[in-house]
Amino acid sequence: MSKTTFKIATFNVNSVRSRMPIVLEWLREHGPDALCLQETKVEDKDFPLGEFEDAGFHVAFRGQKRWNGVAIVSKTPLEKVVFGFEGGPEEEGPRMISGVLSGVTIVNTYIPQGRDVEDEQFAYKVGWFERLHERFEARYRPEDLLLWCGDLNHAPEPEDVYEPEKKEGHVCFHPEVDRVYRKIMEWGLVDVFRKHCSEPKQYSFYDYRLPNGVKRGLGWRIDHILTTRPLADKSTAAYIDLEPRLKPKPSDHTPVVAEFLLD
DNA sequence: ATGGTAGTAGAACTA
Repeated sequence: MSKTTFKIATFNVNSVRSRMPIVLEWLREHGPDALCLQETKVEDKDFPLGEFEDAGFHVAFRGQKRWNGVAIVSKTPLEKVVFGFEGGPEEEGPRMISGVLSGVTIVNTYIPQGRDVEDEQFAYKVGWFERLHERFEARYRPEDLLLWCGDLNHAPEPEDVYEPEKKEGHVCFHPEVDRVYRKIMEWGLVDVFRKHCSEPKQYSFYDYRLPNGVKRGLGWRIDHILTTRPLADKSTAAYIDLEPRLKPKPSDHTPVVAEFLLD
């Protein structure tokens, strides 16, 4: 039986409408099976669906004004689409979309940044990771072909942050978050990017406020592609594509990509 | 040094 390639990427676009030139060019050049977006920052009625369809893609999306918003762009329609947590607070913003493509369950998340350790948003962030762990325990099995990706707003290792000794305790490099992150990983996930690339200073986010951040290496690896072991065994490549971050009018994040050979 | 920029807004918040 012949195998098929499956290419997927995660990209926090920081407003999908502002990023359409970069996103459409990236889709044309890479032709992924799926592109998971975060921070689309647009209500569903204003989502630029037609431009994606003209480029030959389907999109499942949910958003709101100003903040949050997630989408999965795909060559074939996303199956079994679910948004958010069941029974989550009514006022909770759209931060998660899941579905199935080519037999692979995809969970795309935009995890709360946390603002400040003293802010209630930080407890909300830790609780968000906890709820995600409960969801994995309840709905999925480590034996499934499952991929969790998105802006996790968490750097797992010192080599995933510039000047880690100074950033220790930052909401995106914090032991309390790391504890829950590891609990989810121990459920049965592999960092597919790290399976293929052990180099330090591989960053997916560069703050707008630090001039020439890419050139100076002032970034964070907080966008991730994590998969169950059976899917990780099928991965053939993973990398961070810095090109979109270096273009005019970039997002502050850049795509993380993984490729698989499926049965 | 606790700043800096960008997005959505149409002032101030979020990241």
